[in-house]
Amino acid sequence: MERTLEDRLKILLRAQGLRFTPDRLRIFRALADKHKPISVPRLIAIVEQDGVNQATVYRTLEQFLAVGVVQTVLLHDGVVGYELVPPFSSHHHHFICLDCGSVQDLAAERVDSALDKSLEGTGLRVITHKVDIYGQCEKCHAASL
Amino acid sequence: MERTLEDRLKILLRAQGLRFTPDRLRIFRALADKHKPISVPRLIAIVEQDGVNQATVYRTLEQFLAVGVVQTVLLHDGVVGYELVPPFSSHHHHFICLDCGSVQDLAAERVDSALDKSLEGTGLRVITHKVDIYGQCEKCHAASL
DNA sequence: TTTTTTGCAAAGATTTTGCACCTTA
DNA sequence: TAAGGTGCAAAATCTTTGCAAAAAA
Repeated sequence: MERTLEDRLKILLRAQGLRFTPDRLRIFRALADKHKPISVPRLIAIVEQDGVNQATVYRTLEQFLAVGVVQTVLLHDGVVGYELVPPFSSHHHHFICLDCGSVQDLAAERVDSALDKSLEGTGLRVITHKVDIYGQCEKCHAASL
Repeated sequence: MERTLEDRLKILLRAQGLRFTPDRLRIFRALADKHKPISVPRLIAIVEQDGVNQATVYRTLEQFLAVGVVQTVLLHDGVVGYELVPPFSSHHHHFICLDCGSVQDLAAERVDSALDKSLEGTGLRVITHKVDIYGQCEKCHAASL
């Protein structure tokens, strides 16, 4: 029998003394369906349709952040987005197109080991990292020729 | 005779059809003095003492972003900060302490070449990147023992 | 002088809060 | 039942905007 991501969420929340509620599940699902980082106002717009209150979204994101269900990322310049983190989503990095602002995921293996090694001997204890790479996506590159 | 950073700013702004004004210089200096990313409200609090208006700060940051004087970064989770970019500051990455939220600069050489290489053959045109590394700073590590 | 920038003050958007009521475990 | 969660509506913050006056080139 397999354990779903929603089971994991339930276990994780309870382990932290938090409750597994319908609203939290709705917010979790909205994030999972997206497969991309999403700003708070957009997330609110989505889950409001399921009857979730604004304030609940803010409070839930704060909790999800605290227990490591989500992380914040910078979308195109200046906007904060939220997205699920492992084990609720794959470990990845972002490629942000400077022309159109689109964000795409990059598989993380390519860069991770190099990064880890580069910090040996600094005295810092590395727990995780985010890598954002900026440039031109294929579509915008083609359009600019 | 040397060219100061403020000269460079003047040249860059004019090259873009923008003017080099006292307010812009004040905002630039506040960023340069900081040596760290800073949130907009904090920046406003600083330059307001020099008589710079709120709206001017927002408008100036937008311009600085557009012409490549500053970039946005994510401070401790969920807050957007602004900081100068090369050639107005050195190219670097951030180490963010998960315990105390402090942000420190990391010299970039260690990670850059590895990153660049890792994206060969993806079809993406890489222009720049941001790397944020999270963990425990030395002080917090010592305190947690 | 022409064009851009700024101040001001209002509008708009986002985020936080207190408290009574409801739900989970 | 006890601890935590939610809705509501107001307050606090943060950000954007229009327009007339001021400053830069």
